[in-house]
Amino acid sequence: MQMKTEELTIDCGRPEVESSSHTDCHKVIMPVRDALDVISGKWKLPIIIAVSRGHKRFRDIERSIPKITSKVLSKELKDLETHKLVKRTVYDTQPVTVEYTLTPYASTLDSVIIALQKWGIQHRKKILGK
Amino acid sequence: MQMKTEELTIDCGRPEVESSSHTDCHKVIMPVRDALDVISGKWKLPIIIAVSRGHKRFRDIERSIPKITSKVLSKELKDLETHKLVKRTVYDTQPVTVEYTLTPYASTLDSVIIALQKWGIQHRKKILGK
DNA sequence: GTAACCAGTTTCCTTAAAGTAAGTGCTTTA
DNA sequence: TAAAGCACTTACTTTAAGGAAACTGGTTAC
Repeated sequence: MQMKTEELTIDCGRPEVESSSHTDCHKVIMPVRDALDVISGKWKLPIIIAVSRGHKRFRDIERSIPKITSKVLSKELKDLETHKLVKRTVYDTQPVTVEYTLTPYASTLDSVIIALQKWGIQHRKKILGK
Repeated sequence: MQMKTEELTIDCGRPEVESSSHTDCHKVIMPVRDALDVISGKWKLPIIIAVSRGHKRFRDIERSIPKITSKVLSKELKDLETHKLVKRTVYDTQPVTVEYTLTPYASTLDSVIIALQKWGIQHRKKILGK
């Protein structure tokens, strides 16, 4: 997460026309950007989904996501770990075995993923015309 | 929307462990990425929120979003227009008056924005500890 | 003993997103 | 008539994300 999110704040002064029921811009946009920092990007959701399907090992995950490279996977897994969405477990075998699993916390993302999925489905229909 | 979304497909073969109730990867990830193509990025949501607050004119929107530049605003508004989220109306005054408003379709994004907002709020607490 | 697997890292390169700054053609205000 | 506002556009630069390929240091299988 980039901690410079504050500078993203929106003024929203003078909502001259129908200032009605809109909550304060900051309150909406700051968390939304925090969330997008975590899940936007090309690989984060694919990885979460792959891991949720039972792909636990590095090479296993890599193979399950076409076109991803080790470099990117490595970096994204670290990101997801710092966001507490993925857990990395090292087993003291010879050689070491590393396993990635989703944390219980990752399931809090379900509603976000479902909302995005639903919207994406109807949006594709809308833009492509049926 | 980038139409190369197909190449993003996930293999997800052999869900050897607990292949249980996970829906097909394609079905989840494709729409999610379609949605993210539209709403991710630094400025799309801030703009949507500013316009929803009643900022209709170009300079008005620009002033309500700190640090945005005319160039970026111009480009993003075009994007939002092609996605049918924003309507651009030109009034035949002297000089021309241009107004941007959200389309009714934009309100279909509400559930996405709310899900992101909620998740972002609790995530910030979680990561920053309290 | 060499090929292949594992879990990555390192280096170099391309592309895309975004920022900086200035300019355009028009009109209203002082 | 000079300054400022409107709705932008253009040209140039910086930054970040992502891709390609090779390489490390270990282990097991042939």
